[in-house]
Amino acid sequence: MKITISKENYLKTIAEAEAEGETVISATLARWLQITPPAVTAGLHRLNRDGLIRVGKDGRISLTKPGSEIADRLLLRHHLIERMLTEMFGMEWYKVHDEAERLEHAVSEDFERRLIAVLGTGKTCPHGNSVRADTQQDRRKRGWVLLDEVKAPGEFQLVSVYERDRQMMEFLDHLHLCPGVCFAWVGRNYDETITLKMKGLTVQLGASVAKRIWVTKKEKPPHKAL
Amino acid sequence: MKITISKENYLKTIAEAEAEGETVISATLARWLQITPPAVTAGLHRLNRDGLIRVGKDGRISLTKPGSEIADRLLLRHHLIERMLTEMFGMEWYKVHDEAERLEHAVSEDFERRLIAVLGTGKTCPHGNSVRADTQQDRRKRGWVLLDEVKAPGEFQLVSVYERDRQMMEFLDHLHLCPGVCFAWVGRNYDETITLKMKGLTVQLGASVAKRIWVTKKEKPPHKAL
DNA sequence: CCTCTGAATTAGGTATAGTGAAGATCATAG
DNA sequence: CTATGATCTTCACTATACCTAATTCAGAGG
Repeated sequence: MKITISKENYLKTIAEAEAEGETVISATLARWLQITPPAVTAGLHRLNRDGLIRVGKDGRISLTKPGSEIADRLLLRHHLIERMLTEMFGMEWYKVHDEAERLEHAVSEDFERRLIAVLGTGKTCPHGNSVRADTQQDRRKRGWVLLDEVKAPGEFQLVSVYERDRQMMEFLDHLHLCPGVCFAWVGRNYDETITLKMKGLTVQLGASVAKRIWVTKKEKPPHKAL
Repeated sequence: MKITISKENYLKTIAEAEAEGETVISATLARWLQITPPAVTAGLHRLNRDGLIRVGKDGRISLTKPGSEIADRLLLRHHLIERMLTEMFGMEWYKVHDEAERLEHAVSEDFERRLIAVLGTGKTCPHGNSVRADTQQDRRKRGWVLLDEVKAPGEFQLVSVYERDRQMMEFLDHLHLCPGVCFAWVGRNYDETITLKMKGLTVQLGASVAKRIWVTKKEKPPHKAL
């Protein structure tokens, strides 16, 4: 049995799609991995043969113990590499995902240990996610909501962004909407956009993007800070 | 035309073997890359088709401009990754080569620039080599000699070790013979070994290893330092 | 009941990247 | 002048990992 970069990507994507609340079937993987359905069928055969996944009678795909160990390791390394790139090299937050996507496959156990020793495992990655890929539930338990779900005006902080869409992240960065930033939710407009007010500028944000941004309510607007 | 990790490894190995003073023919690459001759034949065909190498009538292989650009880029990234691993993460000098060997293929232009910004390009890698893969000539010009060539007793400093043999490096490390260390060359023995004296211990070193170690003569033994 | 859709597979094809076995070429040592 | 060894290639094969085109299959709607 030989593990390859391709197989690693299947396993990681299964874990990620599951955490994101998607039904993990062949078609889901084809979409996430940007390959055709026949390629997925063949790929899943190889993974199944190697005992890394299970395929239910209904077509649902799940990871076996060895499979999810590999996936977890990759998610951890991805997280650590992203943090290394921002915290130690000052790379822009919207660039690190793509870079980590390649580097994660080349990180040894040894390097992983040293990354943890230097960076720790406490902080979140530059997109606001913690070490373990958070499920939707995990986030809700923390009191986070999708920006798209906000109903009443108030002060909010942007806590996490869907990190698999480079173009969206660059778009947000241009609007100064990066993880950590605070803003006021003003209202929802007729064209499905949302109006946000940040210091110095007002932004109309489309619904497709608002569905991919997690925010948390700020109890007190920090107006006393002076 | 698509560049792959395998192709990158061919190109880098051609550049390295050339710098090491080897005649770069198909058999050399089979030995360096640890693959069979037929695999090399096929690989060279692909590289030739892509305009990355030239094959002379005598079988000598050389890099074209695009080919050597890729090779140089890999050598630079290899060097930078090695230095990152030792200087920023404290990884042992004999481990970093293998790690860099995988990571170098996943480093982007952007990350490369940031590595240079943080580490600079002045220092040598943990095995004592500079950014550009030094040729034997480059080293001799600097006044370096192979430990195996030393004829007269004196104080020497270990300046560079052949970095593609992990086992040898670990062996040397056990003897406290790591790059930078100073020692006295005592003499050459009947069994082709060389006797070295370092503070606290005397070592008999075999010829095969001595041929892979570069040293430089210390003009004055540093006995005044106190 | 039949059709349309989405999901999955089969069939057939490509490129990469390796293997082992066997043969061709060629210089040189005996 | 032959024999040997090194070098290189061709051939046949394997596995991974993708593709397109066509087919199967199940469930939902008319």
